[in-house]
Parts: sequence; C-alpha cells; structure tokens
Amino acid sequence: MACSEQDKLGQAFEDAFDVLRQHSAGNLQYAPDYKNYLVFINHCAQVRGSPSCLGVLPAEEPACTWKAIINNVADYCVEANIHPSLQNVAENQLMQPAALQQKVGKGRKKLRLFEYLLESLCNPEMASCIQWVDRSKGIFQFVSKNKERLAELWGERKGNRKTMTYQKMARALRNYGRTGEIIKIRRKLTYQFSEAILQRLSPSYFLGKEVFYSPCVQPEQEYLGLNNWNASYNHPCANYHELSDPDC
DNA sequence: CGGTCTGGGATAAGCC
DNA sequence: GGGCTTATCCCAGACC
Repeated sequence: MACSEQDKLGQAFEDAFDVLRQHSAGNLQYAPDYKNYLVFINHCAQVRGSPSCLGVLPAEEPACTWKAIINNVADYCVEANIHPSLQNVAENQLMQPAALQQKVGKGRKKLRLFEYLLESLCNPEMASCIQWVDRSKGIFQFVSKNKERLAELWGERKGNRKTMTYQKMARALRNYGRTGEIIKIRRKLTYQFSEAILQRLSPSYFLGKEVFYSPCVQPEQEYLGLNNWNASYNHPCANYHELSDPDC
C-alpha cells in the first residue's frame, strides 16, 4: 500500500474517531494512531474485502462513506469491548442492535470476572459500586454500600439463575490470587491487579500519542499522558479483551 | 455481640 | 470421559 494511500486511510480513521469522540461527548478512550488504524483497517470489511476500496478510500465512494467508516470504527470498538457508551453511540447513531448482540454474544471468549471489573471501573455509572484507589498500581476498591449491586450485575451478566453476592464474587477474586492476576490488599474491600496484568495491559503500540480520552475523568483529574498509562483505566478498557491471549 | 469481611476447602460448570 | 480452568457454594474465623 502506498504511503499516500495509507495517509488517506489514516486520515479517514482519525476523522472517524473525531466524529465518534464528538458523539460520545469525550468518552472515547482511544487515541488514534497509525498502528491502531492498521488494526482498524484490518478489521474493516469494506476496505479489506472490496477491491474498489482496497488501498484507497475516496470520499465519494459509497462503500467507504463516513457512515461506513464510523460504523466500522464503532464495530471495531465493540469487538474490542470498549466502554458501553461507545456501543450506545454506535447503536443510536448507526449500528443495528442485533449486530451488536451478535458480536457480543457469538464467537467470543467467555467474559471473566476481572474483565467485568475492568469494564465496571471504566464505566462512570458503576462508580458508586467500584472505584480506583491507585490506578498507577492497579488498586481498586468496592464501595461497601453498593458492592452487592455490582455482584448482582455480574451474576446477571453471566446469566446466573441464582443471585450473585459480593461474598461469592470475592471468593472468585481470591482465586485470582493463585494465578496472580488479582491480589488482595490488606485493606477493606480492596484488591490489586498484578503487575503482570498491568504490563500486559500496557499499550506499547500507542507510543507517540500523549493524549487520549477518559470516560470517567474526575473533576480534579486531567487527561493522562503516556507516563501514566499504566495508571490509567483507559487501556484496560481498550485492551482487556486481549488479556487471555498472551500473544497479544 | 452482631454484622461485615476474609480465607479456604469442596464442588459444579464449561471447555478442550 | 478425563483433565484443566474458572466460578460458585458454604463454612469458619477475624475484625470492627
């Protein structure tokens, strides 16, 4: 693929993300860069599959309209299991819910508890249930008042018949202690993602971008730079689907 | 003393 | 069907 063609696609990718950012009110937590765009391009069926689009992305090409691009960015984001707000954006704006359901439900590895916790940590709506204590160390804490609610939602997500409780959920968390994925902190309701997990979450391929977007930035918080990348709950959101695959 | 939290053995469930 | 991984159930003890 020629450089100019890459540039076109890269620009299309970045612009599409800009649109998504606007629609998600700054909740998009992806910094577009070239490698990301390559992943996107690889994912993009139109670009990958259509000879007319292969390598070139003319704005007037119907199969490669902004709508198609944004759809595919959203599609990619959903497959990457990015923040639910993105799904809402895509659903509201462009995507068919049925397609979303299919992507979430079919051909995917079973959701694991720590993945769900990461997802919750990235979800502002769950801030009343679970919060970061020290993102740089991967330490998080359940909110005593609403921890049962989080457990219930976990149970619902798993499709359990019986109600999930915090006690049972915490037991599963302690099992992660054996594998080292999550360890218990000697502090009430507090756990920590292991360094190995944090490193596996580290988006080395994002090198070169300083700013990205946080879904639940607190008033006193600012956007995070790369130095704080491991401190961020953004990259777990964007990448946790890859955790179970050491090759990723 | 009671409620909450933590720890761990046993076992079920799902996947390969 | 067996082995492995992960999740769940249940009980006991520590702590506040």
